[in-house]
Amino acid sequence: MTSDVRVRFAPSPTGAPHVGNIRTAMFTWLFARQHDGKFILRIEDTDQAREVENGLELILESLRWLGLNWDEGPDVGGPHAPYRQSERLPLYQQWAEWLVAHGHAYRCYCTPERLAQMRKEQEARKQPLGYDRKCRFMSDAERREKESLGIVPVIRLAVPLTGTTTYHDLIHGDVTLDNKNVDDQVLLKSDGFPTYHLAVVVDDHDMQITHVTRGDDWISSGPKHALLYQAFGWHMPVIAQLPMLMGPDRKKLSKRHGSTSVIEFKQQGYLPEAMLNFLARMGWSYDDHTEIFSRDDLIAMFSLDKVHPSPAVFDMEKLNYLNGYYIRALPPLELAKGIRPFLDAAGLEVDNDILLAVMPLVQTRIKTLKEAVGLIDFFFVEDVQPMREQLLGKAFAKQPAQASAGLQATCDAVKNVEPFDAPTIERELRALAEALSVKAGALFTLVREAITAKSVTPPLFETIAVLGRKRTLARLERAMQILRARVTI
RNA sequence: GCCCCCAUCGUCUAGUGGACUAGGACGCGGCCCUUUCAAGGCCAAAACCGGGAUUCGAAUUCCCGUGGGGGCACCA
Repeated sequence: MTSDVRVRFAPSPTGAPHVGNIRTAMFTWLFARQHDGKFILRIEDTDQAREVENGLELILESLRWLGLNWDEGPDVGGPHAPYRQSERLPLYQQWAEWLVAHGHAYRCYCTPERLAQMRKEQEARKQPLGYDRKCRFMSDAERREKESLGIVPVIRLAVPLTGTTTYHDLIHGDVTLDNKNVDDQVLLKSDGFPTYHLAVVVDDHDMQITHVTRGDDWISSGPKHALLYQAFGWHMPVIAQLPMLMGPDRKKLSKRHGSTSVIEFKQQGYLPEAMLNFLARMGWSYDDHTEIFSRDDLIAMFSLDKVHPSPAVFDMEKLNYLNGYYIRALPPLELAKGIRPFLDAAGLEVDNDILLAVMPLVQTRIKTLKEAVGLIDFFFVEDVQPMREQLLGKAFAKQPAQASAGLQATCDAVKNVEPFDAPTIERELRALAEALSVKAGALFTLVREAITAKSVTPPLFETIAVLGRKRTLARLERAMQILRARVTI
């Protein structure tokens, strides 16, 4: 059974979509899928100045990465095509004219300079900002004069001078504004493009949108839209204005808070399922204990009326935790597929068998796919360059000879150990440490440093087993050489 | 300056008048496990912005403050 729910995500192609916008898209998508409705992608490209060349691709890529599929949109078409506002201009122009003809809007001939000047004066006098309605009450003669001068007018909404406008918001309840605080908004710009306010109302109506979801930074604009629906005599959709996402400084999340586009998160090695789960929990919760939600869980459990009205601070630590959680849940092959591109990008010669063998060793140790590189790169290079000082560490700083002896003994053990697997290698090395009366931990640290040139690595014996006898021996030999080389004092 | 929205641990949140000694998660601290680092297990610290009102009873309802956020473009 399909419902008549029709919702849309309507971004502007002004850059890589922001996590806040994508969260709004996700809530909208969940709502559509849950109600077996339609999720529509509409591109609001009415500001030519702010448009970015590959803006559309960035939007599509972001949505696809998270699996937020759409039923109608600029690439797939649909019964209400086109889905790009720049291709729907005649529609807006026609309705703008209709508003003028019916006394709900008027032409305004004020120059941008005059408007700027007016705003400056209002600011100086600490008056409310807004258009002074100079052209609203113009005589026909004046109007003809302006026209004869060739001034291209804009069309403004004629907001009632008195009274109040109220509309209902699913998340915030009734929102009421005095009409005197509502500006005579420009609806149609002099370049023939609509502003957001006209385009959104005309399109939502035309596309039979049932629920309007958007960020709650639109709350103050609601009355303009309500007034437009009234003027047109159209039924207003349900409005749900979702709370914003903020940075740690409690300001609207933006570029200066670091990575904010979902594509950047993808590039840093976050998993889409983690991102989905994380974003869902910002401003929404299901009950008092459930934290992990799969995509299907969310479709089943999500509801707009459990969305919090207050803004949420974007918490990287929690994202990292969730990403680690989902990484641990991945089958090794999938994890390998995810990590591979990052290793390639680092210029490493990746051997698939080794990569797969190493997956269980890194799985609990990384929070992002990208982090795996620094943890396992030594598997994919010919040899490593440990530093003498790091090799000796604290334990052997004063007994370099003992370190050399330890490495030599390890070499002998590695040469002969059979079978060449982690438990057997561990048994041998433990016995060896005892025989040399060296602390097992100290010996392991030395060997770790020798074969990886790192102090933090996956478990040592598993690492040796995967690295193989030959390469392990070569690296141990090299480490002994480094210890032998006399440092000048 | 004007207008609107919001307010529970540091953060995300549960809570819809008595079941609240305010629950969970991340993070933080401690312990256990342990070859490093993680993961895992256990334990702990940590919040109802303030004041009034309603009520037998208020985190929960109402009012006033305060604080925070957002908006006030021929941007969306």
